[in-house]
Amino acid sequence: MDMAEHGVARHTRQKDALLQQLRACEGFVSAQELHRRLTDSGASVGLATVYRQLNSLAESGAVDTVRLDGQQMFRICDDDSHHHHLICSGCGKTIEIEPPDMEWMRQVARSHGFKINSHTLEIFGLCADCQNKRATTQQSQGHDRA
Amino acid sequence: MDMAEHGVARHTRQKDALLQQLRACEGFVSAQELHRRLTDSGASVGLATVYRQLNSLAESGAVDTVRLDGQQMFRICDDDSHHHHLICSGCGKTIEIEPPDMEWMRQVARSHGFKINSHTLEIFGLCADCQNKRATTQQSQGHDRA
DNA sequence: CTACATGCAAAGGGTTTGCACTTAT
DNA sequence: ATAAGTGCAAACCCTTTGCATGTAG
Repeated sequence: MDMAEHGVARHTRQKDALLQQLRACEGFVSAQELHRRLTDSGASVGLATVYRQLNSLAESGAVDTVRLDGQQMFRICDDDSHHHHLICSGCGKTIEIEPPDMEWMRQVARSHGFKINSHTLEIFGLCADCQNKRATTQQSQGHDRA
Repeated sequence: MDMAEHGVARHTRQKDALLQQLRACEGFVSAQELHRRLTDSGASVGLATVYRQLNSLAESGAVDTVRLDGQQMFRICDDDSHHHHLICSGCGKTIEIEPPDMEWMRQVARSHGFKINSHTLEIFGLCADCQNKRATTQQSQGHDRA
């Protein structure tokens, strides 16, 4: 990571534009997509800057990240975000879900001597809309078992 | 995907070597790593073939795949595999874990009109060994919340 | 002024693909 | 013989980085 490894964060036009655009996003966006939207909306920001900014935000915990398909997806991290999602492989729609109990997770980890750092729980599938549109489509990553 | 999109699968030296090497792996391996091991063990197989073979296996459900760091990891898919893992960020060690109950997952999906296609549950952290070796290290992907 | 932030373009790493060549069947 | 599978290298995509140039403080 670059960009003020230690110093104080600065206030820049690009950062504002990026955050604004990010907040306007419904679910997760890729860096590329965000850059495209920024460009389209007139506020030109370099691709490298988008990446640096997003990485910085992710590191500080200001955005959530999920790896989907082959790219990193980012999203503004609400405080009530639980990092668990229902993700539509068709349209990319994501729905926040709350698992009933994650206590067993800590127990399992402890029983194996692990110190939990982070966890992900992602459920991929097709939302109601996409089930109708594409009844006969399959994607590579992961096979049925759910 | 290439490689016999419709026809019957053929039996080749490369495929054998690859499967054998794959079975010899403890946990998940990347395509690159697997290719390296194949090369080292004398059975030279092209990198492209490794990728094609692995993708084919993944699609047919013969191997499990997980995306870790920035690359796809593959592992022979035992029938009793549950697709849930405890993964050490330090040494890459993975431990299969079994969650208590996944019924709620189906219910949540159904309540949102989703048709589940696949799901992942990965817990990242440091195993006992790595906790000792590297007491002061942090990694980017995802921030604490567990 | 000075350090942080940006932009550009080049480099990097993983993965896929086009195409000619092998080889199992 | 014929189509599946392979190898190589080039192409691709996403992401990171080096470096000169802006710019917030």
